[in-house]
Amino acid sequence: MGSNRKQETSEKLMIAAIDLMSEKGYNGVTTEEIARTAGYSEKTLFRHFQSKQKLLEAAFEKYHYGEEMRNLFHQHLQWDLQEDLLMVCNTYHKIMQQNRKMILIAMKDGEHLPGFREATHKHPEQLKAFLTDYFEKMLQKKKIIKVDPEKMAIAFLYMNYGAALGRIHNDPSFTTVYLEDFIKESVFLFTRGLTP
Amino acid sequence: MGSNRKQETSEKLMIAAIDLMSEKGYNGVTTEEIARTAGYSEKTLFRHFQSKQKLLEAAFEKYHYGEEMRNLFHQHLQWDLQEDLLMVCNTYHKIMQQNRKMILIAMKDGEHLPGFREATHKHPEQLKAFLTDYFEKMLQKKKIIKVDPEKMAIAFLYMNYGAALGRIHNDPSFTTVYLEDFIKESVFLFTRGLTP
DNA sequence: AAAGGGTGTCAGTACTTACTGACTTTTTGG
DNA sequence: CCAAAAAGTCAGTAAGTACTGACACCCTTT
Repeated sequence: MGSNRKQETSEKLMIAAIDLMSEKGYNGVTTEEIARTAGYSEKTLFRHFQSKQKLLEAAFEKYHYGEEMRNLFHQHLQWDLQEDLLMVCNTYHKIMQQNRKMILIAMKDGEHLPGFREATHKHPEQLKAFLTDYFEKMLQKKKIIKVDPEKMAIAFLYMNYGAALGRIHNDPSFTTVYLEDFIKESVFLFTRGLTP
Repeated sequence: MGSNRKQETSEKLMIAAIDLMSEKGYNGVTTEEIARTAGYSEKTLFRHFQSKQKLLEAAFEKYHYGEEMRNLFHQHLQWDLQEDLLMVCNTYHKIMQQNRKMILIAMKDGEHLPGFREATHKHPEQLKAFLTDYFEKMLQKKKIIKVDPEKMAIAFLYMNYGAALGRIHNDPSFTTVYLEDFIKESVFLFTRGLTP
């Protein structure tokens, strides 16, 4: 398999690009530095990807896990507030953790990743719609008190979004408090706040 | 006052630097571009600040509002959960909004702003300690149920942190839902979830 | 009118960096 | 062992960019 080796090189280059760009940003890193980090010469980088921009785009295509967000929607809802919220939390944080370097790049250099700017808006929007719908149905089932479902969805998601970003940025809060404990406590709070 | 004009020029240059760097990052903008945006020649920029780096540092010193976080600690607590949480939210979001461009720069180019990296960890840590302390005292007063005060503080702050970042990034959620409404609803939820 | 502070212009330096071409060397599979 | 594929070397280009120096031009104040 001649193409096996070629692919391996490409992957190493893309991973080096992601690592370095997530730290220093697109403009903060040179093609030379990326290639050396991956263990190759700069020339090889340009032979595989024609430009720095295309390298990033290829890396994004290969190493972003946008689709997995959809899995969440297909998970089985138990219509038990605590259980369902826990499931949403766990799935969400797993995806955020997988994508953390990409998220950093997108925050630093959104302009260079048109696809990502879109994704960072689209996916949370879908998630918000999903949760809003869930709260509405729970309201119909009289399993939660009368609240604005959309605002509750936003509050819940932002809490997890904030926590995920904190973890990505190595917030010292997560050195003493573990994510799982945090999730349990916060879901408990939401459950108690919403249960009739 | 000859120095009045000088100061005015410096301010315009610093503001242009903040505007552009918050969009494109430190390395994404040139000194020429900054000067032109401010309405001056590149030479003037270097006459006022000796280097690009020093320009950013001066801008940071002048236009960051770190001290205001301390005001929060001196505000009068009413020992009424809902009222106090509302006060914390409002103060927090006000500060985050004032600092939004600085926050964007810090996220994109933390390496160029050693002072900010520190601030983005120190201030939230103080805030967390403040809120944890508050919850502990409310617990002693038997005004809230038995929960882990630290985790509650983290949950509350992350919710607001996430919301503040969403607003900074023009999250479409805030085109339909206003911040104030969101704050009210989320504080209501926390209050109901914590009140005995 | 004179002086001085602030700014513009312009040419130029020194350095970096994305990217190329020609050629050689190494690695791999048949 | 041979041929092709992949990687390295090296020299170089073109463009960008932070930053400087010399000089001229306002504008304000006295």
